[in-house]
Amino acid sequence: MKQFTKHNTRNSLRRIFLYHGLLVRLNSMGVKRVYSYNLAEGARVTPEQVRKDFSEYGIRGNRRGGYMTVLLLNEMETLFRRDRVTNVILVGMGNLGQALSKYSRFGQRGINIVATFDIDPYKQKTRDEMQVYTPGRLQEIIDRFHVTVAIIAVPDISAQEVCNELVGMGIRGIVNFSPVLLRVPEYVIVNNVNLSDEIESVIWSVYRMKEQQSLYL
Amino acid sequence: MKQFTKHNTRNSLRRIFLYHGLLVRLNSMGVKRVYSYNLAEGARVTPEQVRKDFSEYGIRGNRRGGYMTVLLLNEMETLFRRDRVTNVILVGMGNLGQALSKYSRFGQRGINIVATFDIDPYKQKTRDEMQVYTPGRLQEIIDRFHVTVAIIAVPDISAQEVCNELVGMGIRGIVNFSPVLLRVPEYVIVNNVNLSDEIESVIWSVYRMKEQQSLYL
DNA sequence: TGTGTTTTGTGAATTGTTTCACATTAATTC
DNA sequence: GAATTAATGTGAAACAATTCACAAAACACA
Repeated sequence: MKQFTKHNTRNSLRRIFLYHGLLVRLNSMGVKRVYSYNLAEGARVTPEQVRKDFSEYGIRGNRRGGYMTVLLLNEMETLFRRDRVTNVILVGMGNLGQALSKYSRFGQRGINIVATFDIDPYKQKTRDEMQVYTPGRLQEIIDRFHVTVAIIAVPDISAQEVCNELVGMGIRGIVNFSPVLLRVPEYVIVNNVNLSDEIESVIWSVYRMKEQQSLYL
Repeated sequence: MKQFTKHNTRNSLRRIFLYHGLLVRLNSMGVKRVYSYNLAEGARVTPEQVRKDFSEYGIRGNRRGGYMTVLLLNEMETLFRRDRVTNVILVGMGNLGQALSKYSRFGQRGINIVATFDIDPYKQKTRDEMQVYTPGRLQEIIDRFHVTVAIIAVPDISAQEVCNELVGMGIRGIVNFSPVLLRVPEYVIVNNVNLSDEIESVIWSVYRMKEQQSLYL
């Protein structure tokens, strides 16, 4: 089995997902061979970057011949286990949680939200398509569906508490939509997504760019 | 006016938002003075990193005295214009768009979604709290509310088209929730948020960690 | 007022990431 | 089948971000 380097994993993984998306589109358009510069163009990076990224994940092409689209796609799908569906649970059925529970793109990516949880019995009742469980049934569902990854979309105040529970029940990976940084054991992986930050950083960059430009008027 | 360096802007800005959040909490807990190591602890970085970040944005403390919580908070809020509310529009009222339009945290951060748009008249009718407009009224709203930042939450297929329209109407910053990389003029800032990627990267990291661990059994 | 202590601010060193440069290989052409 | 061309793969170089190390400043206390 290939040993991966520790370095650069985050950025290159992001880009690899991007390349995969491009590849799917190119393949569906009937493109048989792709070259590093095709993917580079689509992903807005340099061709060297594409090849370095592939190299990091042990993906190899043919000198002069580029990459066979289908083979490359297969290789990536095996690498990222797109053949398998991964069961995920979602805790917190507020606005965001509800939207995520219905988000159709997850299915295409092998992400299957098997159950959702909320302490509020009202939310447990009224949500249409998907069953919303009480937190009391977390352990049962986690065990039954071999769940190792959870999405946390609860209010800040309860995020750490929910996190602790989940980790105690065997969860090893968390996507955290609350703005608090969770404390977890070192064997648990956390990915923080802060929607306010994402928007505010654009707002601020725009303001800043305007200021810069007004200097030259 | 301070000239900012081009480098390191993205990461440090993320961290600065984090520090701000911590600061708000510390302040509300009555903490009068904070030191770089307090913020470092909360943000899971080194104290040097905190000071370097502050230094990059021209924020200065007192040697030995740390930072006065209130003053630091004020300084950051002025810097990031938290005194002002920024009007933002949201295009695409599918599941995610609807969730974003109701997301209460934006208000606390000076992000005001003034209007939402969708081509689907059904969505225009049924959405309760917020008026959903036809794209035909984009220009009018953008002008009326001096909007420069937009959130795109439309299906992939129409993302680029919507983007082009928005840019033509004066939008200078875009938060893009679709998985396509948008082509924009160099004066437009785009921030891509791909929820599937965020979840899949955790799934994959968990798989990988498990494999690593099983090597030592 | 002086001495010791604590914390900031920042050049220098280190570490990490991307780009460059080019040897290597495979396809194509003559 | 030799020569030419066009791609990959990857060390080396350049660039960027983080951490180290320590001087400078400010407070505490005698």
